[in-house]
Amino acid sequence: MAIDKSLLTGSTTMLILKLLDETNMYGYQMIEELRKKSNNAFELKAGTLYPLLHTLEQRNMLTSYEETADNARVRKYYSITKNGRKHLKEKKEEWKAYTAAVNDVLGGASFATA
Amino acid sequence: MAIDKSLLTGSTTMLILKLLDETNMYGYQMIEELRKKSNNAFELKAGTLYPLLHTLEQRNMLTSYEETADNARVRKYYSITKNGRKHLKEKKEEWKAYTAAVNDVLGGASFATA
DNA sequence: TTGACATATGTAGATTATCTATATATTATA
DNA sequence: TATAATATATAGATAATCTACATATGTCAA
Repeated sequence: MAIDKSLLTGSTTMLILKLLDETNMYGYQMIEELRKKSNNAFELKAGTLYPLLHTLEQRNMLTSYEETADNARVRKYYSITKNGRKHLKEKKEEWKAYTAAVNDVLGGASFATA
Repeated sequence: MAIDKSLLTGSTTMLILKLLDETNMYGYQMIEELRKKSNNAFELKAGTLYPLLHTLEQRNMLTSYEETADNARVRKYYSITKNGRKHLKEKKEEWKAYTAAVNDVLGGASFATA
């Protein structure tokens, strides 16, 4: 058994960590970025994201700091930690293994490349 | 919004339908086949599979019949219906769209082909 | 022959990820 | 000045999977 079952649902964590691996972001921005980068396929809900960010911070994968934007609005930025990068790397490998396994069942290489 | 959220967890249904699209099978056999075809990546639990088969039968995606094996053991075989094949086709398209979207976020073509 | 393990199906309850709904507050726009 | 967009947050509902348990037969080794 190699694949974490939570990958079945838990790809959101990986995607968030990937965004933060590129640059620091605040929550609302992540929702927008995820939507753009996936060509509108992902519309992550605020009610999903914010609790997840809190959990990831508690697990030492992220740190946060507040910053005031030009318009005086306060935003809470998140930054990925070394631990978070390690986790991201693991999750990416699991994702590859998982999709490969599904594609094997769906008809091997012929499906993946069809 | 194009992708069914249940795909995040719900790829099991698609895999079961795919197996039955090739040949009729009984539950225990599906667990074995799924494990073999995925190179041991998937170890579907009986407690997950049997209730799922019952649900799919209720939703008219499968039909079942009992058959006695050589060793006198009774097995419950499942057969995919026309409706089930239609559902499988839809799920496969969703799966492709979903993995493409994740791979886009993970770094586009360079990730998928790496 | 008996005990253990594999085969075979099944249900109940727990866990967990995500969603909807709601709340609050500020900024931009019509 | 009302409405929409921005921005963060929590509570409760939903759904998929898991663990644990139950039952029964077949096979094989000690």
